[in-house]
Amino acid sequence: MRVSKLQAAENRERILKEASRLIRERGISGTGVDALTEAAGMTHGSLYSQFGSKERLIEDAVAYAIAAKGQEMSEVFAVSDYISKYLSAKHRDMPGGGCPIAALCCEIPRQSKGVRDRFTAGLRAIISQLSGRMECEIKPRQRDDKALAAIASLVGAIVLARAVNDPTLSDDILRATKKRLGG
Amino acid sequence: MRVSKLQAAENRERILKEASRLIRERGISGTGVDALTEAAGMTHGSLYSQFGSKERLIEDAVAYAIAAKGQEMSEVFAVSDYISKYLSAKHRDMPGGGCPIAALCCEIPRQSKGVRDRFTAGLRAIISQLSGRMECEIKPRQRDDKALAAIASLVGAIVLARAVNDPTLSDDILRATKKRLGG
DNA sequence: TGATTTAGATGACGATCGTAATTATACTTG
DNA sequence: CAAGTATAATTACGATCGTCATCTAAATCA
Repeated sequence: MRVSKLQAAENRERILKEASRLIRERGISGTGVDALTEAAGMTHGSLYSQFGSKERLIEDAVAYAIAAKGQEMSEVFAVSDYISKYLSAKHRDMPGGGCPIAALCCEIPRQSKGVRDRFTAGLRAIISQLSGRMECEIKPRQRDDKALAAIASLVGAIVLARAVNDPTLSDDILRATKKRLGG
Repeated sequence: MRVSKLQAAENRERILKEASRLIRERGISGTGVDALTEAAGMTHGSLYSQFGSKERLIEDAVAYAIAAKGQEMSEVFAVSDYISKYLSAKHRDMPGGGCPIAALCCEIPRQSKGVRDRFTAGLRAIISQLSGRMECEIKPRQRDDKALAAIASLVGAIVLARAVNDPTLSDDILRATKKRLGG
C-alpha cells in the first residue's frame, strides 16, 4: 500500500497540521495516535511509518505550531496590537489555532528533551519578538526582562481565561491584564 | 473483602491525597486509575467503589488540593512574601505539592463541569486572598483587577519556568516577574 | 521495460485504560 | 446474638492505547 512520494509528503504535512491543532485542543497526552492520523484521513499505524513514534511526531508538531504562530505574530508591529490580539476573546476561544506556548505549557515539563528544546526555542523567539517592539530608550537587558514578565502575564491570563467557568470572570481576567500591560 | 468503616475512610483519604499530588505531577489525563489507586496501596478497581468514576475522583482531588493550598497560603500575610513564595525555585521544583491552579490550568477547559466549577471557586478564593492583602487606599474593584492581573502573572511565570529547558532562563522568568510585581 | 529495492500504509499485537459484575465481610436489626 | 443487608475491595471485561511485523506499490537501475 505504498503511495507516491508527493502524496506521502502531502500526507505527512496533513498529519503535522492536524496534529498541531489537535494537541492544542485536547492536550498531548489527551490525543491518541488514532485521532492524530484519523484527522488526516489515514489509519493510525501510518504514524509509525512517517515519524517512528508518537513522541517524534509531537516534536515535529510542536515545532510546526510554533513556527506557524511565530510567522503570524511577526506581522504585528505595535506592542499594543500584539497584546490586544493575544488577549482577545477570539484567541481565547480558539486554542487549536492559538498560541502553542499557552496551550501546551503545562504538559511540556513531562515531554521529551526534543519537545522541551523546541518549546524553549519558541519562547525565546517570542521574547525577542516582543522585546524588539519595545521602546529603544531602555537597555536591552531591561527590555528582555520586561518582555519576559509581559509574556508570563499574557500566557497566564489566556490560560486562566480559558479555564474558568464564568464568562464574566474570564473577560475580567483578559481586561485586567490588558489594562496592566497597556494593550 | 470489605474493611471497617474507619479503614475505608482512611483509604479514601489516602487515595484523595495521593491523587491530588499525582495529577499535579503527571497531569489529569496523564494519570491512570491504576496509578491513582496503587499509590494508596490498593487495586485499581477500588476507585470505582469509593468514587464511582475517575471523573468524580478528579473533582474531589481538585477540591482537596485547592482547599489544602488555600489554607497554607492563608498563613502568609504580606503581599511581597506571598509573591516571593509563589515565585520561588522551591515552588517551581515541587509541582506535586504546589499550586493546583498552576499545575492543572491547561487541562481544566477539557474537564467536567464539576471540576471547572471547583477550579473557578478556587481561583476566586485566591483573588480575594491576594486582594485582601493589598493597600486599602484604592477601591475594591480596582484592587480586584490588580489582584487578577497579578495572579495571571504568577501563574504564567511558574508555568513557563517549569516548562523551559534552560535553568538560567527559568530563573530569569521568576526574577523578572518578581521584579515587575514588586515581590 | 522488467527485476530489485525501498518506502509507506495496513492490520495484528501486547499493554493499559476505565468500568462493572462478583465476592467477601463489616454493619444492622429482629 | 444470629440472620440479613449494605458496602468496599477484588477480579474479570471490553475498549483504546502505542508499537511493530507484514504486505503492497512506487522508485531505481540494468
